This record gives sequence, C-alpha cells and structure tokens, in this order.
Amino acid sequence: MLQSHLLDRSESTYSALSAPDEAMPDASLRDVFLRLGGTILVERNGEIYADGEPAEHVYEVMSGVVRICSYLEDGRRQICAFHFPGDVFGFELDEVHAFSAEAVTPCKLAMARKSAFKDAASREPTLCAAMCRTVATSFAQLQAHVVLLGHKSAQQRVTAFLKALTRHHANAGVVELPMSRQDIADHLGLTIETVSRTITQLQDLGVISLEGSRKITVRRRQLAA
Amino acid sequence: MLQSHLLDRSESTYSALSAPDEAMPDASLRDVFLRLGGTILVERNGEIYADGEPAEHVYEVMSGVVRICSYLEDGRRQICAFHFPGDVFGFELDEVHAFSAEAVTPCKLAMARKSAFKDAASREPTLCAAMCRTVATSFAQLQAHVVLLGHKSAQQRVTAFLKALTRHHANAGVVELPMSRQDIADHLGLTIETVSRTITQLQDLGVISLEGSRKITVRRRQLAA
DNA sequence: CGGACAGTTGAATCAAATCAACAAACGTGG
DNA sequence: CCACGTTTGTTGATTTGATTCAACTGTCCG
Repeated sequence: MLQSHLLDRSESTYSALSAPDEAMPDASLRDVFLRLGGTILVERNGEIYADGEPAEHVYEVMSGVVRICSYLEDGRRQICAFHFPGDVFGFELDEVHAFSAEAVTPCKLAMARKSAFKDAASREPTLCAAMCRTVATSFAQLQAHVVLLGHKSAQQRVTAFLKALTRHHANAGVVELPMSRQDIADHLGLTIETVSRTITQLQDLGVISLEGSRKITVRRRQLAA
Repeated sequence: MLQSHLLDRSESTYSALSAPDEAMPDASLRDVFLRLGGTILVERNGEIYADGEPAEHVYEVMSGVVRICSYLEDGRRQICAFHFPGDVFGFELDEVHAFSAEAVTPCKLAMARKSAFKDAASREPTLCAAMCRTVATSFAQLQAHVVLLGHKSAQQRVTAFLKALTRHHANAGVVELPMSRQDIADHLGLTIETVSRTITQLQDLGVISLEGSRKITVRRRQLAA
C-alpha cells in the first residue's frame, strides 16, 4: 500500500510530466516511428541494448527514463546521458553500439529499424533534417556535459543536474528523481558519497529540501551554474 | 581477452574521430564545400567564430588544427574537441554558437553557408545522410570524451590523448603536438602543471620520450586505456 | 641582450575518493 | 502483518591525486 507503487508512480508521473518543453522534438519523427515501428515495454533496470551489440534500431522514449552508459574495465560505469519522454536515441552511426542503454524506470519505447528510417529519410528531406536536428540536440547536451565534467566542482555539478531535471517537470520547483544516487554519481563523475554529501550540503544551505530521498524541492532559483 | 576486447572498442570510439590524416570523411561533403563555399585562412590563435555569434556557416578543416571551446565565468576554458584536416565542424543546430572555434595552428578552412547546405541537402538525400554521419561522428567522439573526463586519472587522460593523436600521424610512434600544454590541460580537464608532470612521469616510465616539448615518441604501444 | 612566453619542478593545500559504519527503505516469505 | 535480509542512502574518519602557489629553466624573437 505504502508502496503501491514504483511501477504506478513512475508510469503515471513520467508520462504526465513528459508534457513540457522538449517532449515533442519533432512531430514528423514521431509519425515515422508510428508508421515504421512498434512500441516495447522495458522493466526497471532492463537492458534496451548492450555495448557491442549490432545497432539496428532507433528509439524514442514515450514514458520512463533511459540511461546511456559505458562500462569501464574496472567495472565502473559512466552514464553519458539520461533520456526522457520525447528524446530520441540509438542513432549512432556505427554498426555496433558503443554504449549500452538501460531503463532507469519502467519504460515504454517507440522503436523503428534504422534501415527503414534511412529509406524514409532518403525520400523525405524534411525527415532527414529532423533527424539531423535530433542528433544535434543530443550533441549540444553532450557538449554541455563535457564542460561540466571538465571544470566544475561537485556542488556545481549537482546543482546543474538538478536544474536540468526541473526542465522535465511541469510543477516547477519540485523534482522527482527517477534515478538512484549511484546513477547520478556515474553521470556526474562523482561517487555516491559525494553526491549524498553535496545534497545534504545544499539542503543545509537552504537551496533545496528533501521529502524522502527521491523528491527534492528547489527553494531558490539561485542554482548557480 | 574479454579485457582486450573492451579496451579496443573504447579506443576506437575515442578516435573513431576521423580516419587517419587526410582521409576525408565524405567525398560528397567535400564537393559541396567546393561548390557552395570558399576557403579562408586563419592565423594561429585566430578566432573562427565566437561564442554567442550567429551560427551561419559550416566548416571543414583543410589544413591546421582547430579547437572548439567554452569560456566559463571564472575565465577558465574547456576545450570540447580538436579538429584535424578532414573534420567538419559548426553543425550546431542553434541559431547562435554555443561554443567558440579558434585556430590552434594557422589553418586553411573550407567554409559554406549553412542555408546553402540545407538547400542542397533537401535536393540530395545522400548529402543529407553524409551530414548526419558527420554529426554522428563528432557525437561519438564526444561520448568517448565524456567517459574520459568522468572517470579517468590524469595518466589515463594523457595517454588516451596521445594515443588519439597518433591517429593523425602517418609516421606511427612520433607525435607532433600542435597545441600547447594549456590547450591539452583545458581539453583533458586538468591543469598545465598536472599535464606537464604526467608527461615527464610517462617519460620516466619509458612509455614515451621527448624531443623538445612538442615532439613525442611513443615507445610502447602499451598505452593503457 | 633582455623581455615575454611556454614548460618544468617543488612544496603545501584541498576537494573528492576511499574505507568503514550506520540508518532507512524495500520487499519477501513466514 | 511482522521479522528479516537486501538494497539504497547517509555520515564520519582518513587518504590521496590533483590543484594551487611559487620558483625556476629554456626558448623564441624583437
């Protein structure tokens, strides 16, 4: 009852808050997914594709959250990006996936064969442009992440992360974290302990407040970049 | 062996960059540049475009080396990428450049209006595909860089960087560094001092040797990832 | 020659990692 | 429903790798 649940909660919450800004990157892309592909459901922590597998599909997140990650030899993990409803991923040019994609929460994904996409794109220039735009969007995000990882302190990383998350919430000021501390740490290039400490530190500063470990209220817009 | 497999893959990702030196990413792209645009020369440390300027052109490096960078409020700089002959840059979708591009060495660049490119692309699907591929290539490089910045030690960063540079040299084993220690530091998320120390350290280990500060001979292929 | 960079090296400091407990939340099965 | 083990998150003590501050060397070029 108390836990009635993860599943429910994430399902409803996320599809609900997919609404805001970048939920719909491109109507024409969405159409193509519906025309060319189907949808799949993936359970929490389920694998969407793995590092090394042939890369044959392109995906769009319909609900839930996806992480794109790389496993290092020593077992550590780097999460390059999280994808939220409306985001498209899996368009890497290589024949083989260089990274893995996993479901952070239960996910519903639209999925289409790359080849079908390419065919469609060669007939419809606007579609091709839409794809380019999609890739470019991810590219810009990644560039920003490089800046974050290259030169920022733990506190700056965490605040930037929280700030980015608020974009996915209609209800400004309240952020529901779909991912674990470990996920956050692996994304920000920190350790769980540092993430945890930094969050309590921000709490002490009055910048945020927690209600349970996964729900954060942002007190001030003053999240320094 | 599983190990070495992993290693190889991440390697190739990093410098899946552009192929060797003059290998052009795409003949059709090169053609379009010649058809639609002209070439420009930029002196060492010259600005190609700045952060905040309207983004109207796309470029291809014909000779020289370019850095794409971001300046933080505190004056520090993050270099997202270096571009070598054959690389295309300036594809960002935004109307305005989020990053700056500067010449590390004197450069000759092919340059074409984005709008002309788009027009051409809408008529020629293969061109559009080539553009997508180009963006995807930069994307893959950047992903690899995120992994590097997120979880690697100074030594790993420097060795990975040197290894990536060898791709641009026909004469395997000898790397001529076109950029300063400061450039390297800003790219790898380190300080000049750390880069310098790490290089001497690699020298002490017998992995590399220097002939002047800008010319490095790689002794062993044993550059661990 | 001398001044300005570019690069190296040393010593002290610090932010984040590591090592180590502990606490809280979850969920499973009696 | 509760007891119990497991996972997830927090906190503390200590270590450490990289930064910072500072001095010094080499090199290029007017």
